[in-house]
Amino acid sequence: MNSAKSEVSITVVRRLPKYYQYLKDLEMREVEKISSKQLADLMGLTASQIRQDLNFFGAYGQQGYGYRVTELKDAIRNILGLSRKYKSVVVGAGNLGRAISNYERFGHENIEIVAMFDQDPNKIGKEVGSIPIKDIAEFNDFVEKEGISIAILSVPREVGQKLTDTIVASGIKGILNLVPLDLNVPDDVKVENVNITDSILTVTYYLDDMSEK
Amino acid sequence: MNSAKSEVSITVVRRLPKYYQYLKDLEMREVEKISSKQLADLMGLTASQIRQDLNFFGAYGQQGYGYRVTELKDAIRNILGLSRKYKSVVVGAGNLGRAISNYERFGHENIEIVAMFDQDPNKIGKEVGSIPIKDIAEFNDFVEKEGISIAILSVPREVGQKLTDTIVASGIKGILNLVPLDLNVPDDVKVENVNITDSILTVTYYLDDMSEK
DNA sequence: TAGATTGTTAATCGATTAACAATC
DNA sequence: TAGATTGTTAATCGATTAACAATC
Repeated sequence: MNSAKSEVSITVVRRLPKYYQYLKDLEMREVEKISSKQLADLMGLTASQIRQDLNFFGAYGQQGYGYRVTELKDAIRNILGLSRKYKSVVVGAGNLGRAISNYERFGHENIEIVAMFDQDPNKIGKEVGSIPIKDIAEFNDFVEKEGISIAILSVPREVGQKLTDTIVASGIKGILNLVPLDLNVPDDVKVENVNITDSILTVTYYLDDMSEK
Repeated sequence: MNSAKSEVSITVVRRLPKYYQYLKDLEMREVEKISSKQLADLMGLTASQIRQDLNFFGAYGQQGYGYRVTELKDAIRNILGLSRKYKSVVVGAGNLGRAISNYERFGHENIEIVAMFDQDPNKIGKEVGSIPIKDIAEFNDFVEKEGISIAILSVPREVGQKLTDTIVASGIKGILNLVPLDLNVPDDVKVENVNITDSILTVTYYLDDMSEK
């Protein structure tokens, strides 16, 4: 775990949460060891690929034996940065923002949503679950005071870039973007896009293809 | 547009909705022509890549001129299968399912959400916007009668596979999966995963990396 | 020890980029 | 026509798969 991490390709990084999830499931089912072959079959990958992926970060297995599930899970947990806490806020208290707020911690004890922000006076002051909806005008102060490190963006497309600028100005370096829009941010800000609109079009693409055969 | 479509790599297919979105935006701004270079700069790709991508499907440009925005947009619209209608249902009327239902058509006039399904008697019979929540027990009949082609899955992780089996049994061939779980489906069913939980972990990965430098 | 499986290097495959002739 | 830009082939780069020596 050093800054060489940034040299690991995004392709590999995107597989890490999957490994983590499968290993958590295995641990819950009290599986103690697993070979790269077994894990590959489970996940739909190849054993080679798994061994290559893991070796970007270090050697976590034991020759002739395989991988200890809990040990490997904990290692990947650390690689994913989950050994420290992340306070996050949801920007945009619409339907999707409120749904995400109910996710609560995304199943990860170290990720916490502490507030939502909106500009609608009818929403400001209310709560979703136990998460308060605050005035976007107070965004900067709140981020600084609370040490927020992640913003989850769920506003209408039309104001997506504007609110992104607000988020960037606050010093936040990580954005989970749920708006179907590519955001402009400086190089030191990481944006991860979740584009439901794009995703449904890959479904229609394949459905249409099938109907033509 | 023939069954050779299925030979186009998933990497290219995933870029098609992006092209479509950018071309729609350009058309709205009344831009009439665009070169692969201009579009590449706009989208953060290379001109070569765009020309390669498009040539999987045909030659839509004009040498020495570029691409006519509306013409290319319409071509990609057809490639994405958006020239026919898709009726879809949301399975799971929780917060996320209700948020998606409010998306309405995903901005595409040919995609329609016609119903939601749940097993909670407190939800069945109610409406979200103008979309009725129906009893999951009626799923099969409804799908057949209404000619549903897409299911949007947003149920708790624990029952994700069970409901997937219900969906597959109904004959639906396209699933947009919002559950953080890999689904088992037959080869002829297309699943597109939107995994918000995995996505936030790629954010923590990069944030943690930055804090170590 | 023998068998199993990793860690790692080498080979292959696929995707991106570069180059340029065709042509509008 | 001359300039521009595509369509397409060839070169490069990166990711996946195969192979196998190391070793538990």
